[in-house]
Amino acid sequence: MPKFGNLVSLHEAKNWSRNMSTVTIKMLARELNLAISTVSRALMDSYEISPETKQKVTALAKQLNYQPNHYASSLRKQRSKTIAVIIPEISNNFFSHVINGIEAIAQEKNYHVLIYFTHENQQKEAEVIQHLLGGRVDGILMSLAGTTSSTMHLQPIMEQGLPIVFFDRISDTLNAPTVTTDDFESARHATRHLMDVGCRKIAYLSISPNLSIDCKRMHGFNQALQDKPGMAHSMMIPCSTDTNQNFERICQVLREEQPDGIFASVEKLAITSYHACAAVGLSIPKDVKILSFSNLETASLLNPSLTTIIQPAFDMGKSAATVLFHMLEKRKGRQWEQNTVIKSNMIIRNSTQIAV
Amino acid sequence: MPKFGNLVSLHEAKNWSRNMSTVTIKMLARELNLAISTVSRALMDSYEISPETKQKVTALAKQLNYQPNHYASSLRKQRSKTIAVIIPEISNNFFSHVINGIEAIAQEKNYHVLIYFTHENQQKEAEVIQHLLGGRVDGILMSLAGTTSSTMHLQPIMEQGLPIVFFDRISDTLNAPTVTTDDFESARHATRHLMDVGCRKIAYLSISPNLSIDCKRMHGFNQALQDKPGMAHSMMIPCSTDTNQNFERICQVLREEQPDGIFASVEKLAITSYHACAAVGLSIPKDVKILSFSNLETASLLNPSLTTIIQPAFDMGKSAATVLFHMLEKRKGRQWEQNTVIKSNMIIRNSTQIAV
DNA sequence: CTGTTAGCGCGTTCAT
DNA sequence: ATGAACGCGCTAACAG
Repeated sequence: MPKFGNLVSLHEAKNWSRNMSTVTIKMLARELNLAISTVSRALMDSYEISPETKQKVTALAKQLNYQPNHYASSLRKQRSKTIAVIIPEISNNFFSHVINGIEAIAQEKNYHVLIYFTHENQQKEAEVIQHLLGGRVDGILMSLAGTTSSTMHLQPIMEQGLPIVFFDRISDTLNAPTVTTDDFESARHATRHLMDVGCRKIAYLSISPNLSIDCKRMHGFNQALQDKPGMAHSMMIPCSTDTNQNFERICQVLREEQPDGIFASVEKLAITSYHACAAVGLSIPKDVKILSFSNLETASLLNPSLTTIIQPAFDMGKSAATVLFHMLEKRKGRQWEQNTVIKSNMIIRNSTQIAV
Repeated sequence: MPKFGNLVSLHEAKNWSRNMSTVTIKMLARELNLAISTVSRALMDSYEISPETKQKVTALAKQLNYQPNHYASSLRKQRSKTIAVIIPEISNNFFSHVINGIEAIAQEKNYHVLIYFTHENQQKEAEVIQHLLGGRVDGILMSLAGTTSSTMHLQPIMEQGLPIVFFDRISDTLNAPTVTTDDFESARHATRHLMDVGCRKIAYLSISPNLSIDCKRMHGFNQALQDKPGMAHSMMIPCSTDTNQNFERICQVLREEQPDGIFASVEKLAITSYHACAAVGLSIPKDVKILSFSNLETASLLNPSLTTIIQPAFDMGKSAATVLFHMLEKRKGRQWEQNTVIKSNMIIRNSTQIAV
């Protein structure tokens, strides 16, 4: 597939002294007849270096386009100014926005971001964690994989004292800061809304019973039904990460059970439902009303077909990162704050603009 | 906003010898009465270490949960098994998929991925590049910022010989491998389609004349109009990265110029157009037909309102990464292949299923 | 104010 | 088959 040419451009040596090897403080020191440490301190603008020397050093550094070696510095200082973000997948629009939020804060703090996808696979999740244990990052931001039931593989992190913040898909058995939205309350609220607009037979599409968000949303869903007993029937439809399979399953349910409402636990299932309705020949929202958590962009496209609970994904990313940096900065020895829980405000949005 | 508790769990020392400090080969060596170098070699499965010693070393390493220090090893080996991805923004759905593709290949090659957003800002772009010059990554995958007109800030990379591959938003003045889709041909083809279904006055929404994709698409657009002279009028509407501003601009155009077709250079502008039509009271595709490059997911939601050219974003990510790794592996000294151009096949999709 | 020294943790020479 | 020693590039303690 790739087609290679072989034009190798031969640039002339321009600004550097000898060959094109990368320039180090050692070279600067030699060039200026200074000690290595002096150059180092000059570059970090230490108070104990004379203005003239600083001037000379920074001038030469700029001229030679000196760039500090991040690996050497991280090794020496034992901190890397780098955090890791571990998420199930990014094709899910929700996580795109979260990452955006995280990166915004990281950029502000001059931190770097390593990104890892688990593809909803616990095995992969464990591998990534294992690698990160080697001191590669100062902290971790994480959202659990859908198949993750046990949290054994996270124990080393807790024991080693590596700062970690969970967001969205959290673990209740782990004693670590978490950032989530109020899934229970907004699911309850939105389900009530579905009933208010006439739904009497609602199908709940579950993505995975191992996911905290799924459980809480289902819980809120059930609570809403119990709040008004006898008002509506419910059905639990177990789905998976296999979209094609979900599609078939949903079509089948639509035909055989004929629900007039669908509560999709995650956005992807809502979109699949959207297509399933079209395939079966049902019109939205006339025949079937679909409810889901989703982001603003997708919601705007689907509106008014869907009752959408908009997740403040960008803000959640920012919040999670903020908590993590708080831990990093306050860290003394091996202790830091735990049990931080931020419940972001929910924005609920649909054709009739309900608010929570 | 954050609410902190202070439960600090005190875990007992379990498997390690002394305190909970991270375990190094030095400790393993001391524990086993071996030289550091022996342990090092045993862990990398060197042929000159006896099976018994290897056995003992790996056993203890596993027991103490030893993890090599990535920074030390990178410093020593002068390569980091890490690549950087520099993109304008990720909220743009297109880049989400690209990253997914990149990460898939990186994971396969056991590489790590640092991610940087330029937020369409050339200044930021330059800063990131500058940092990366310090030997932090083995290679770079990059898509240029919309405001980037000059490529001066990329010169040091070329001079230093840091492997880099551009994708999607490339620079024509830079002598580096690129991966793009065939923007000219597919834009031409799709525009022809617009005319075939009856459009006679088409507005082209330009995102930035500095962007290669914008130019090529506009070029293809114009070519299609020239192919059938007198068939349709065209209008050039300059847009920006400010969505609100774009919205107003498009509404104004819709009212005053009343085009019956819109060619949006990027997905975001298509969505904005979609909303603008709704605001002005025009129905899609009856009154106005919108054409755009977009990803499958968004396209599926907007179908059949939009004539969509689906970009193989995931594949583009994979291709770009593949080319980069090719460079990394073949690298000897400071030379490698240049001018690699992969033109991914385009998939064109809309209500009437046209193919290119 | 500046220089000397001593590592950070790992891989690689050179000896044995 | 194993050990001793050195250095990747940088920071920090300790002199002077």
